[in-house]
Amino acid sequence: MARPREFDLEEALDRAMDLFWLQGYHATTTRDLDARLGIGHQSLYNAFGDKASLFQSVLRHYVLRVLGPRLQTIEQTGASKRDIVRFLAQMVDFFDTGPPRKGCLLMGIAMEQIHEDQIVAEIVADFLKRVESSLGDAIDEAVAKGEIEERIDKRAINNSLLCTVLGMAVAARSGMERDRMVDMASMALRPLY
Amino acid sequence: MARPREFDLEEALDRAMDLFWLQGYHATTTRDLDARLGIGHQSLYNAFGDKASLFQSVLRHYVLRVLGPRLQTIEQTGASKRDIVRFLAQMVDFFDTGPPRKGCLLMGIAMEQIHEDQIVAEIVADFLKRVESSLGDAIDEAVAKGEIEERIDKRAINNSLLCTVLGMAVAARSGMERDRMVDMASMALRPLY
DNA sequence: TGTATTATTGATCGTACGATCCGCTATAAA
DNA sequence: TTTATAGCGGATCGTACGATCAATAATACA
Repeated sequence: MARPREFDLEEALDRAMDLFWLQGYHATTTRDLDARLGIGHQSLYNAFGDKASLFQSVLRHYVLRVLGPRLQTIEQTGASKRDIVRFLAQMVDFFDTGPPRKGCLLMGIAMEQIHEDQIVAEIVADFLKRVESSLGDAIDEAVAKGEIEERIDKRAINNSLLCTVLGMAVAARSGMERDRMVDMASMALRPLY
Repeated sequence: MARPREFDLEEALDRAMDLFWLQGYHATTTRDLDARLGIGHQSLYNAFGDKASLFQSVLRHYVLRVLGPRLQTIEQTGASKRDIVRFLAQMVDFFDTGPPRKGCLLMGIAMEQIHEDQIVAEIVADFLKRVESSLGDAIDEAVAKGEIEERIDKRAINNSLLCTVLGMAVAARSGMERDRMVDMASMALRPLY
């Protein structure tokens, strides 16, 4: 029993995400956001609360709509060695964009806010746990299937793969060429063979 | 033939570095800097120019005083396999601080400014080239000494080691435990054995 | 149709930002 | 000493920031 919103929330989050992703949190003003979202200033506050809340919503949107689908490869039941390989390849594709190379919103932009906003810190930590958990399951499955030798250090491989994805994210934003990211991924995968 | 500065430039850069490193560029105000440096507002502008110039000076100071000494291990003439191993161990020690875990100023904070400030982008790119070059020399030397088999993919190992350092920097800022960073380092070193 | 509720629009708030001005001080060279 | 030069301290500049207000418009339900 009220006037309906005239813009789409998801699309607005998409656009806000693009801007934060490129410029960072503090460098993006609420009026930058108005312009990019094509809405009035008050509409932004009606829909998302204050700037910090909007950023948190953007991060959750990013995890749900951007990173989530990329994790599907290793999160599907029964995922194992082949899927870990595909996952890293997809990450390379994901980072090999632009210019501008934006890297990862969580690892490159949210990271700066991590000591300023507890909720941001939790979103980042939760996501890292999620990747670690999925990789762990896939590694276990690969061992169970006999695709990887049983005596490998599963924990170390897990941390190494995670480190590689994080490193690629940073490298990507700094403009690193695709073939060097491919090197990073393939070296990280060697312990699986 | 003028009044001498009453504070030490190096110490001032140290303190500005700490603040930018913890909070990020935009979140750190020029008055935050006044207070932290214990100097007047005008003195800050006299000594460092505007905020962007100060940040650039801080980044160069960081490379010179913080990262430079850590690179010595792999930059000394004749550095080879043993020094690469030591280098990664030192990086783990470097990141295993705090709390708060600040990660790497270049990879965690400057990275956000990389599309906003060309000079910052150059400082970051130059440093990455420097690490890559030093690692490359050390790998070549290790091969020449027969410490590493000749048929290894030197380029891939180089990129992998660099990726690992970048990944550890991000992981560190997000609060990752030391032993997991040790995993990352040791897995990256395995191709050398 | 009337009423409650929410969105939109445009103006505006108080503040904190980066930066500068200005009167004064301290030094080094002449 | 004098004079040129540069740092210091405090006040202040203009602006852009995040956020809110008030008036109006559009919907759902009674």
